[in-house]
Amino acid sequence: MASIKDVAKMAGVSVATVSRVLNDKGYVGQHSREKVEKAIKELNYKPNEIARSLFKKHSNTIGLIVPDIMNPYFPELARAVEDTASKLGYNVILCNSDENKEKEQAYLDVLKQNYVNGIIVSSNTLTAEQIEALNIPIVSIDREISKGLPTIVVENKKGAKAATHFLKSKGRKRIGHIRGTAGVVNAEERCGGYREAVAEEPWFTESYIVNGNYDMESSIDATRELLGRHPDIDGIFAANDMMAIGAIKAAYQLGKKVPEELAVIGFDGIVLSSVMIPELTTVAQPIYEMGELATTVLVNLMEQQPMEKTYYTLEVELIERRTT
Amino acid sequence: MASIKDVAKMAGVSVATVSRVLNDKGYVGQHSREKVEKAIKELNYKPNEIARSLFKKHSNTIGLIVPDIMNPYFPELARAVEDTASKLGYNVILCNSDENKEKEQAYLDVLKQNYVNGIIVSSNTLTAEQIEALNIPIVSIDREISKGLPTIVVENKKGAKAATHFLKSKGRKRIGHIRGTAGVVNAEERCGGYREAVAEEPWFTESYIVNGNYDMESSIDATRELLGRHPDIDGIFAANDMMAIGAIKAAYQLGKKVPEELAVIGFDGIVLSSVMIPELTTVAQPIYEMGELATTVLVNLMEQQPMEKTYYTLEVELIERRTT
DNA sequence: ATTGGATGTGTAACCGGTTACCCTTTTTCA
DNA sequence: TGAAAAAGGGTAACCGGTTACACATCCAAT
Repeated sequence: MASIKDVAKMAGVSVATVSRVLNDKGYVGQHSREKVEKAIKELNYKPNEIARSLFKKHSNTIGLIVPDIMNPYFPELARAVEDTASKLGYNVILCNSDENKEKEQAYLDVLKQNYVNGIIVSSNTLTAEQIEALNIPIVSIDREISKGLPTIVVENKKGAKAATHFLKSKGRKRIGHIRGTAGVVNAEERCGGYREAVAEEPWFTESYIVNGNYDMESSIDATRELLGRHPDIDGIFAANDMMAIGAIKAAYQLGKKVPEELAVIGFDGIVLSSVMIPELTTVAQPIYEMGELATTVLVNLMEQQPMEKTYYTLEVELIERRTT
Repeated sequence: MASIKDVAKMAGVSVATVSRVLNDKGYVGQHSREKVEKAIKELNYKPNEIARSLFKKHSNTIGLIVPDIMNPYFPELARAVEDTASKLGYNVILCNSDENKEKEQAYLDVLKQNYVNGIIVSSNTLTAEQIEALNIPIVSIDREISKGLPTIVVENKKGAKAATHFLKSKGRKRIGHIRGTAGVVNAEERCGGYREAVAEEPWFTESYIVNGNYDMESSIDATRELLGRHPDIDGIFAANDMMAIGAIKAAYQLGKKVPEELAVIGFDGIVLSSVMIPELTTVAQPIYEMGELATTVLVNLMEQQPMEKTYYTLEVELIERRTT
């Protein structure tokens, strides 16, 4: 591969001049510029980003840490981040943390050692101190780590409340809730929204809430338990779409018709929800938009642009489909 | 951040010695080693990977180029690649090419400029010349680019044939095929397998094959057309799962019951196929395993390990579920 | 005519590691 | 006992860029 020295030699100038035309910075005479440009073309010269990074102390790369890219929420997010980053001239390093504290810290270290400019992270094990210690711009997405940190989340509580009210408006009399993973902030919030919506109902007791794990399997079991406890339940609000699917599977297993005997509404609006049969009614997050926003906020942070706002709570949209 | 010089100063040795203990290479006395290790711990020193990369001419990173991470086939692949790479000490840069020639070439250039050690790519627009010109280890996955290049694919033809035979064994008399994207090698192969399986059938004509685009929407239209042409079709082999889902949707729209009136079998075995309702019968690729294998092959290539084989054609598994 | 700012360009230090090379000391063994 | 080999460790060049600084030239304003 040709280096800047080769270009300089061919153009008959110094490396400094080549660097100047490369970066369009400093004074360069018309004549020199042309010679350099010609040499660059002739040698098909591409500057070495690693050498650049060493000097600049950052590598035009951003780290994306997600729990698991196989979780259907994240591919869309990853795509949005990569699209936006790419457009702005950054690469994306993908990291799967499995919500594991050690893995996360290890990735943070590796990313820092690789001089990433910034990090987008979806995590609930990370602490504000850990992040501040890193001293790299970070934006948190889908999950709030701390009020002070740049964050992109959605109206979890509001959406959950709307979902539950929607079930009521459809004439459902007994509505159960399958909670998300214990300890995850958005699971608390969604559960809170559900609670607010049913608080006044005479039939409501805590036993209408069961714990799921944000995945399908846990939800199948949870739903069977819930339906066993309360056979009169005719509506379920699941804290995410995968659990809503689990609920539907459980209903089928128990011989209950969806939506006739049991209406189900999910949360997230993953692609799967519109693809499955029957199509799932859900409270959709603007996932792509969130990824986009997270990336632009992060890049602004990295480039030290002045910003009026770094904490965004986005609106959520209830999409009615076939399961309600 | 502490640098190697700080460590050297604190330990009272030269940077060369620090480097030697870091890399466990060359002679280092017990006494020096201990002093250096103590200094490293005390300063929480982590070597700067970028500086290392500059000298080594590679960055312990591999590029992963996929058409679109939102396509449900790829998250599992990406996960396998990242897991394996991470285990072996490499980072993964994620690139979405949208099957676009220019984007792909641009990414290849960027990756090269970033001194990636190797690249895993799923593409059918790339040519062998392009890849050889790059002069970086590459393994192709899911799609063959050239016989000579390291490649991980599956028995497309065999699987397709098995799928079609399976439909026959279930008593289906007229079996249609929804082809994958024109020009994609595996679409040709799967179509070839179908052809072989139905070649002897008296009813078979080319009109039992329709073109899809490996996505759900194209398949809905294609299926409606196919079923319009041949209302007697009672079995469909779709060249991938997303198209199989489209076929099922189309069947529902037309009032046909699946599987009673129309059996549907897909190909790929994406997570979605087991999650949807009804669960999809499919010819499953060992996606995770493919990603794993691709990564280990690539790493062996990068590390110049001797290898007996770099072209793998993996077995495929027919999983019977509810749609047949 | 003088001077000071703008323009143009090269030299060399620097980013933070690795390692070739050299020198000294210790060990091994004929 | 002496020479060769092994062990230990420092100096400085190098990877491929960027940029501070020095120096030269040119032009406009005084």
